[in-house]
Amino acid sequence: MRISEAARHCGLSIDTIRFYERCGLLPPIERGPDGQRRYSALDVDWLTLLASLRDTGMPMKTMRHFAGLYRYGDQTIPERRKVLLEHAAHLERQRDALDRCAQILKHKLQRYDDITEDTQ
Amino acid sequence: MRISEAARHCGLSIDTIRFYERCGLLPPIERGPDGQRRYSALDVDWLTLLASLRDTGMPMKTMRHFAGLYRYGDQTIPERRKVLLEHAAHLERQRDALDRCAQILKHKLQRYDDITEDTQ
DNA sequence: TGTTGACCTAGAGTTACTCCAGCTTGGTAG
DNA sequence: CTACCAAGCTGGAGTAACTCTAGGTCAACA
Repeated sequence: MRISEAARHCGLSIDTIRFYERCGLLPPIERGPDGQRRYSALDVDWLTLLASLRDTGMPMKTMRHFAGLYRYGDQTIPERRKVLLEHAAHLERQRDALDRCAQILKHKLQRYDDITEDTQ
Repeated sequence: MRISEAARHCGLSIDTIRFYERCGLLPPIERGPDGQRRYSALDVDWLTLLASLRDTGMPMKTMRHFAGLYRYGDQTIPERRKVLLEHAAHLERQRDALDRCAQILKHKLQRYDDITEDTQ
């Protein structure tokens, strides 16, 4: 599959996919006879995982580390597990931030309602 | 209160607070006789709101717009409400992204467990 | 045959901080 | 009184993670 289709599937932009490749976040991507990139289903799975990690705030440095671990096979699974567990903890903190923000918005909106009612 | 205390209260860094001031996200901040910034309780409330909005991904452009609306009094409440409602919708989308990522991590971690058990 | 669309590379631009150099001020220890 | 330290100040450089642009190739279709 070509880059535009891969982008549609994983949710990253075409530019971001090429950028991630330059940064060493992707395995070597095959090229067709025309010199253009061809993405396998596995490549797209990996891109989708990366998209999910970056959407939830994993820094590229961590992603690069995580991507690097794959190159050394199953022996790096404990370390990979550690990275993902830490990110899972990060997800919880983000969820708290979301909840706090939702609370604040609720109060603000309530206050706007009160003010607008007063002036009617 | 001085900038370091304000930073502790709102959760933004000192640099970020000064940066937000330069960008016009803050009302005029009073200065003490020593020329240093003094933050009122209201200032800190506003900083805390900004911190919560940026932690949940509101772009500075939107924050600047939102901050600008305050300068024109209650007549801008409908627009301010619109901004906050849109951000509330954004929070939901973020929550979905968090959930999806948590699911993916769960599967990945499960797979690591399976592989590690196999090799024992 | 020519033009359209998808792809390519290298590099510049943008956003939102973050850090740094070099300065002033206020309080305290000798 | 002086020396020093912490906290603050400004202006500007540096960084992360994209995002966009210019200029070019190639395949396919009118």
